[in-house]
Amino acid sequence: MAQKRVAVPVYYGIATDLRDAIESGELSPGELIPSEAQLCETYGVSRMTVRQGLNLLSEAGYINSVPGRGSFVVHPSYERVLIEVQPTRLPDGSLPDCLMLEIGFHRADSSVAQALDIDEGADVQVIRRVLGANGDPICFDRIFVPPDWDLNEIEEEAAPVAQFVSRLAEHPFLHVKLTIRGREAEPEAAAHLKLPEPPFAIHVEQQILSAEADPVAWAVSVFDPEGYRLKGEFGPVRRRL
Amino acid sequence: MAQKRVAVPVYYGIATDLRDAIESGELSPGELIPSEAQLCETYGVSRMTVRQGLNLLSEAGYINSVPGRGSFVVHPSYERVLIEVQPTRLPDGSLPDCLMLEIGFHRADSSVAQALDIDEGADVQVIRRVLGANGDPICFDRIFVPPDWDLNEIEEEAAPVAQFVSRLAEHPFLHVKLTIRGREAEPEAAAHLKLPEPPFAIHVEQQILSAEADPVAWAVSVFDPEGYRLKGEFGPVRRRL
DNA sequence: TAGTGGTCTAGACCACATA
DNA sequence: ATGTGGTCTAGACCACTAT
Repeated sequence: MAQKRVAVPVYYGIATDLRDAIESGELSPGELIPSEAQLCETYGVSRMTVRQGLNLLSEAGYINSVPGRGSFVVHPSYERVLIEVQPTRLPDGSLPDCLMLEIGFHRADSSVAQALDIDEGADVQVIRRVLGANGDPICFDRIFVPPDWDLNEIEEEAAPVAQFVSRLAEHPFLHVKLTIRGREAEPEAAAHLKLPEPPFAIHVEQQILSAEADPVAWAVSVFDPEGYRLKGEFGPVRRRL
Repeated sequence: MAQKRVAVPVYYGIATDLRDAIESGELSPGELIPSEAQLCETYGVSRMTVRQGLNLLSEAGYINSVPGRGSFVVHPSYERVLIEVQPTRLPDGSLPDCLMLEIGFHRADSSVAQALDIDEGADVQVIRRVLGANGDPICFDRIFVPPDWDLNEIEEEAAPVAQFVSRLAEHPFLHVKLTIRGREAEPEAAAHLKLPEPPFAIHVEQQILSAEADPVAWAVSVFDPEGYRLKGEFGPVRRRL
């Protein structure tokens, strides 16, 4: 009735009003927010409009709706964090530079064989590269992919590992399991990154899986801990379909 | 019309059908998916039902809708990752154990003063603790909070830093900026974690901000890189309201 | 001008929870 | 029995894009 087009949608206003009430402490975690019927009356809108607003709140992790009971303010979860694994843009807006060391065939050692679920000694293709910012090397990584992939069509050499693999894969929608470790870098990595002694570095290991959960690629990225920091913000769990 | 209640909702079926078409390569990134009107006809449902399905796909990061043009399959982004900063549950289901070393007042040194935007030498409260798994210490951290907070009402001693602070804060909906670094641990941390020489460790620094973006707490967690690994999965960017 | 997605209405039936 | 959220209908007007 009183909705202004061009301005913010009504449902968005409902969501932000409730968000503000939650963040200000007017509504505390565990409490019920007003029912959908009440909100319809308060705002003078239909139920679908109210539900659209509540959907935003729910997506953003503020409320949890329970059939037959109502919508509760959620205790915020701070267990999971969204981080950037690798900058596609440097702080000044430029792209990281990439030095391609090798694109070729190797035989899988035991760790690669295990990660890719193949036999030890089987053929794999390896991409080795050094990524840097303004001439300073900050990341050395090796990406292992199946021997039958065509690596001539690489477009973005400096792309993050999973993005890189995703572009090469036949079906680009992949799933990634990632581990971040701190440990001593092997001599090759230490040399490329010019690490001081002892050459300690952050290691990001990525196992990349197809939609059918078969491993399709494996990568280890070694970061110079002085030149690069993983930064993140808190976010909710991905809504998996 | 032909919808079966009790079974999966129609809109969910629409979403998963399209998801499968996208993941199988039937629909490629950059392509348009069928229009809402077409999907209404295909599935014999109303437009709101179709839109509910498309909303799921959009939330999950598969499509991007553009007014006046249509809904496009998105190039999957692999720049950001969802990780667990600290396990609330250990692999065997048990809770981490917590050794409280200190809850008391200190004077802010320069790094704390900067992080909390207060004067150097001002009073801060400090919580120092060691978290462990099955008796093995894996994390040593220090949490700096304002001097006027009441720390007698701590419930979950072993909670992740931000969760810990969130419970203490007047308004529990906080924003967190986080940095992960690899560097040498200071002697105290090295001793608590029984790190070998050189005592290298993963450092997680968390600056916790109020809804008004004022810093309210600051924490540094030192992880034993052998005893703990940050693990993550890829997810979409948080929908911020 | 025709088609698209964005917003919104005013209903409806259902399963579920509470009292 | 009442109230809640979950699902769904059959329309509507709008702004935007492409032709």
